[in-house]
Amino acid sequence: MAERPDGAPVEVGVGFELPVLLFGGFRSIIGALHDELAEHGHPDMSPAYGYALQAVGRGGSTASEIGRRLGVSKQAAGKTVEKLEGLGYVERVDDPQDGRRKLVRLSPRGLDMLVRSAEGFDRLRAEWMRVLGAERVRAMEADLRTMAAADAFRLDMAAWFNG
Amino acid sequence: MAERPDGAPVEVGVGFELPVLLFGGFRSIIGALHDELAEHGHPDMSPAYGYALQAVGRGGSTASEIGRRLGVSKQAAGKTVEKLEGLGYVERVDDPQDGRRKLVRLSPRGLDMLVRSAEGFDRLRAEWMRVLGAERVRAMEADLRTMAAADAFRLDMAAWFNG
DNA sequence: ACCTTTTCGTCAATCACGTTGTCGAGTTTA
DNA sequence: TAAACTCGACAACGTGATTGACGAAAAGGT
Repeated sequence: MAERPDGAPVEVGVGFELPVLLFGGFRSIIGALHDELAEHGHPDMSPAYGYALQAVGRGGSTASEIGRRLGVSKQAAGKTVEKLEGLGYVERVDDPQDGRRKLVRLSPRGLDMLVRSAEGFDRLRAEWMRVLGAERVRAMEADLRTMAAADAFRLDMAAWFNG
Repeated sequence: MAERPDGAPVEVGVGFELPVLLFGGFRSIIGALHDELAEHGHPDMSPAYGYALQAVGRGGSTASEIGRRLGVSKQAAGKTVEKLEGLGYVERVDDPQDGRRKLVRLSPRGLDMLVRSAEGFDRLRAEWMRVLGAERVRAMEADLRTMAAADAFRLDMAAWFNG
């Protein structure tokens, strides 16, 4: 096998598999979660809407702030909030502290979605630990924390992908 | 810590980090690759176009086939091919064997992009191995191969995300 | 050989979702 | 108090997807 000056092995032609596997793992988890959500009262939830609801957060937020988190304009965020409101996941109320703002809050349905998601993620991680062993999963998480750039954890996935 | 009947540990409330980390790793690699590509003659390449070019493949393809691989309609694939043609990454020729088809082939520029991508992925994986150790990277890949559903490796990322 | 079905690529209308620019209302700051 | 900023809305527009329809070419069945 080829080697770099520092002795690290360089396997040629297989590097493309790593990102494919990382995204495959991500997609499997998100896909399984959404299958589960669809079976429990949330059939119209997509990964894109899931990200948006995460951007709203349990404490609520405003359209402008959601736009910043999602990497889109406040106008686009406002339209997304309208959709989520139409689907019953959020509700908007006037901010008594600030006459300009309208607070976007999770509705009971939206909160149910977030709670079910958290439970589902825990369940899926436990399943990975059952199959691979707890240490292997923790090692994977630790290694990814080491290698992933800090700015890779933003919620602006759709905006990022299309460049 | 909580336990499942089979003794596997269940850590509550941290499961959401696993998909975030997986996508973060993916995004870091793809981001670094595109930074590199931008510095070497491919500034207009986005992850979305990269996927499309991967769908074309070294052997060439047709618009309909590309559409199937990307999970979009043949009309949408045709427009994407037009864009890639305008950017100089592919060229279209009539199929002498089949009067209906127009073959989409990589141009020299497109091939250069694919070759640089493969080299870049190898380099990035070698960097991960230098930092984490070769065995840890191989373990991560093996574990992801075990857990990721076979149908998670499709190229229809954008279509999948928006549900 | 012939007719039917399928496939390929394109045209047109439409939709989903983002953008920029503008604006009035409300808040903050100099 | 006046100026500057922020919030959310409206309008116009661009991009990239959709469905539906079409002619041309290939493939299959009788």
